[in-house]
Amino acid sequence: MFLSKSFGYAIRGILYISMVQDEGRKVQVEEIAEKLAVPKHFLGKILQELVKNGLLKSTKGPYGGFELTPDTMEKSLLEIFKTTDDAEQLGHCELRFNKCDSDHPCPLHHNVLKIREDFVELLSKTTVKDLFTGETALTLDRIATNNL
Amino acid sequence: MFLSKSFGYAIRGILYISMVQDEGRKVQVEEIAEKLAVPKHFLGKILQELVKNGLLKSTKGPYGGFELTPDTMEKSLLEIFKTTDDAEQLGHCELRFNKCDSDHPCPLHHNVLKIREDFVELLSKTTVKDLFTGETALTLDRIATNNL
DNA sequence: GGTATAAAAGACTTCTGTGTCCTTTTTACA
DNA sequence: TGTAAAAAGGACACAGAAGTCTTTTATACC
Repeated sequence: MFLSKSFGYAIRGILYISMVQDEGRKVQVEEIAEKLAVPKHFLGKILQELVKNGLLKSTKGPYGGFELTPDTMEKSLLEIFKTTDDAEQLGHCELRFNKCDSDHPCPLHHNVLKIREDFVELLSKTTVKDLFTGETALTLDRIATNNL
Repeated sequence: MFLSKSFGYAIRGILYISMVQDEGRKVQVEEIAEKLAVPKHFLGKILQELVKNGLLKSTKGPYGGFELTPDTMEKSLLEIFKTTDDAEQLGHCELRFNKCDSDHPCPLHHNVLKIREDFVELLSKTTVKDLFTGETALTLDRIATNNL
């Protein structure tokens, strides 16, 4: 509806890495994909994009793999969204009018804008760390078995 | 983002028909597509679906075309949404967890639910007629030239 | 340096929403 | 009854997201 499949995979990938890399070990796509029951190569490309955008760190070769950067936990979901989804679309009129802005609003413009703002605010104010706190906090088991 | 291209075409098609059928004349896809600057055959299929779902009436043959039903103006955008989009998706977890409901919510579950409810409420409470009232009311010129 | 390991990169396929084209059906009217 | 006009229906093409496969690049260790 709002978010791409890639976004979900990205989030879950980051979450998995953060939960198993405690003893400093790096994690391979192979393992992540298997545990999350997600297509390996597709996930690989997504993680690759996250690395390009500074949300993860990767190392090639033996003992290589993916790991969090020092500030991955502080990143907002909006930053992840920007690497996996086309943020441009947030500006397009839902009724597909060419010109639709605050000066020439379509009948749904103001209402849609409000909902979008709520959505963007949710993504902005939620950090990766936040996903581990509160009553809906995640556990490794729930992420890995994809049985949340 | 939230709505398909088909939805926008459907809305605009209905709006165009409602604005030019005053003298009881029926309107042809040909004309609608041309005025809205949208693909003719594609629009045809969308209008066809609207007819199937009772949101429009159509007549074949000479002097045929599309026209509103007695209650088209009272229909909600949600009903149009249901013919053009996959309403099922409104139930899917944005983080793509298999099991995500009020008993086993993902960290975004409650927030996403709220936004979706707002969205569905907007579609539910807005009727076709509503698009013609208020300060953002549409005019034929703005719809037809797609220059809103 | 050679080899094994892992990410990166690129080509290709599949699926779905969008869009095009051609044929069939229905209907008004001469 | 024939013809033209219109929607309905079906087959196909295109584009972007999703997914698969193979090759290249980087690196640790012998």
